[in-house]
Amino acid sequence: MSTQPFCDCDVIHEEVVRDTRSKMTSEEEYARLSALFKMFDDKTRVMILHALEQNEMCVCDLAVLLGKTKSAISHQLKALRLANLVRYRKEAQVVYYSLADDHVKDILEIGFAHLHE
Amino acid sequence: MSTQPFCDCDVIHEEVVRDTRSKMTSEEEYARLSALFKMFDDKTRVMILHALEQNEMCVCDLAVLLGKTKSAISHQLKALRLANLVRYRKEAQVVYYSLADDHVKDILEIGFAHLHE
DNA sequence: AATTTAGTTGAACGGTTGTTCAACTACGAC
DNA sequence: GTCGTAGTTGAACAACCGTTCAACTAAATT
Repeated sequence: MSTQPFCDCDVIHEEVVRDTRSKMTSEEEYARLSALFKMFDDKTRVMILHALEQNEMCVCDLAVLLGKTKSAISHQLKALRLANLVRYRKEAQVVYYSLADDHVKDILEIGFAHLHE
Repeated sequence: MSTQPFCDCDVIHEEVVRDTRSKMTSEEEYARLSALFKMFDDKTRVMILHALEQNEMCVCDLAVLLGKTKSAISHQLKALRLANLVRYRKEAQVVYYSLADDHVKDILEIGFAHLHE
């Protein structure tokens, strides 16, 4: 939390602010959390993830499915790899991608649930 | 899904692509999904949401808590309002914000769970 | 009525980001 | 070895985004 906050206003409810602060975690944790959700904030990435939830696929498959170039897909897959959201296995010259774990599925599901409420 | 996709490569596994396509939804739905997660992709917004999960607060409270200006907080709250993630009630000149529903809580929780796995 | 405080708003700035392009590696086939 | 295909990569460009700043509204206080 901010220890030396510049602010252009008075604290209105000090008690509430203190209580809230005590229940929150570190800035670093929120940074990691937002970095995680950043992987879901782009239509292409969400579609890649939802596609990989259905089937393991190679870069070409995803490119055809989404109507994008291999390069565009590859760049996005790299981001997803660095975030540990997807795995890959290489077979000859073909690279097969799949979801790293069930968390991705859970996050997408809860997102869909919110849209359909 | 893309009906006339330009792509610089052949389909490697047509069967898999067809099956995947049949299990996916519309581009518009993925756009709405990514728009939802976009509200969680910024550290400031995530902190605002997690703070409001603890207590209802006014703009000033949030500004002091996060060490940001009222303006910065207000801009973010507007985005969260438009996404229907927060409610507000006005009491005299003070505007109190709170979470719109439990989905926000669920999304944050599943995100934290992923970080702590 | 004038002042102060809470909050909003639009423009502008700088930084980030998704896609494209071209060049590259790796592997298989001929 | 040469060629074709799958995939990666870095630079460059345009579009997007978060914060700041200044001006504004609304309500309470004096």
